[in-house]
Amino acid sequence: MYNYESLPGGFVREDEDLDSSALRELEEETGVHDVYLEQLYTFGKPRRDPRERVITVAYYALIASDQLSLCAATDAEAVGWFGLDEMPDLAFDHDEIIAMAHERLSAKLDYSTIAFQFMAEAFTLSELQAVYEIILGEAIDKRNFRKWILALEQIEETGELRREGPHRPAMLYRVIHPDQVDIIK
Amino acid sequence: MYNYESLPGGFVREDEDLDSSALRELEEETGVHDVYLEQLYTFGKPRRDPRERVITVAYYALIASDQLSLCAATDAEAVGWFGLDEMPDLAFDHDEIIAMAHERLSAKLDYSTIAFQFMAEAFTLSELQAVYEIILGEAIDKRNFRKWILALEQIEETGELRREGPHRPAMLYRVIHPDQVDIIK
DNA sequence: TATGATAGTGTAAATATAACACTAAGTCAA
DNA sequence: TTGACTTAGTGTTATATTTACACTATCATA
Repeated sequence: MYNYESLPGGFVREDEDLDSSALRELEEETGVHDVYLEQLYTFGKPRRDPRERVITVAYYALIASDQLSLCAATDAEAVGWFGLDEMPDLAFDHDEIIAMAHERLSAKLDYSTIAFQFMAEAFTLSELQAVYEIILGEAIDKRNFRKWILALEQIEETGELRREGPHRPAMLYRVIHPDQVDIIK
Repeated sequence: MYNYESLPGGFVREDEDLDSSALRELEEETGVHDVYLEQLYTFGKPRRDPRERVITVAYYALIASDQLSLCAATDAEAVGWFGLDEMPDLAFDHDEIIAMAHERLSAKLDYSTIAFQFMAEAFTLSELQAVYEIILGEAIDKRNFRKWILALEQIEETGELRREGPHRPAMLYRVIHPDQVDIIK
């Protein structure tokens, strides 16, 4: 009867924090772990799930681009990654949750270092710029982007190069404080 | 046994939206209505209330400065207004909720027109500046503030003056779109 | 060795922000 | 009536930030 895809989720246990619960459900249903997790919003309209009253404390997680493997849990449907522009129909108000997460993330790009959560341990400035461009949905001037991101003094050269493809190799960078998301400016 | 002050709040009803519930509890316990309401964060640590598991979807409300009268509900303790610097000891993690609301509000002053929610229908620029200074906890240059706030084109002169006290009367302003909070810049 | 692909770099103009001090209009008291 | 006090109101200049913009470098491959 309800034939839509859902976001990963489940019920909070009696003796469990909300953050832990989100991490647990995510890992149980997708195998994904080692993520940046942030509470997004709590959705509680009375009939958002027509079967019963459900109040959802929604979280979003960001994961480094080299950690994308998924494994469906035994009791879960197939899992998969979907681009924002290729989302299947979602159950309940899950599309609203996605929209809000996207909005939150776009806003945070401007005033925090949250984008680094998507990066592998070493990355090129072009890759980092692509993260910004994809999330913001607009092109960014390459020189201005580099000037800006380097001025933050949050990333540094690794000294290595990535040689890949028929073109000039790119310098690799690393995040100086990989485990924190800072407010900038 | 628990002798601390609490924030207004209560349980969500079976057929009630979270926003409506927050508004209802606020009015029931304080008589306050006609507020700007925004969901803040959901607090769910297992023993934050030592009596039983309570997950709190916290909201904050802003109210115009000429609407500050309070009436205690029959079943509620005495209610009162408290400055941030004169807060009594609060129950559970309610101090954390206050701190987060203050933080959120400070941040929003910079990129939204949320401050107008505190203003009466007509107000002076000095009053508006005081709102910013109190919330941000720092002095603002008067000329720069006026230049900035007027450039937003979100307020306009009413044409009236407020004559009050032994000094030059102040021009009165009104908010052009009083029922919306805009993102600026 | 020419082609095609991505990496990498600097400068100048425009805009935004920050610093800063005096005059205006009222009340009140001497 | 005038001098003292109080808050309202106003512009300019320096600094910092943001934007616009085009060419060279290095590699693989044909």
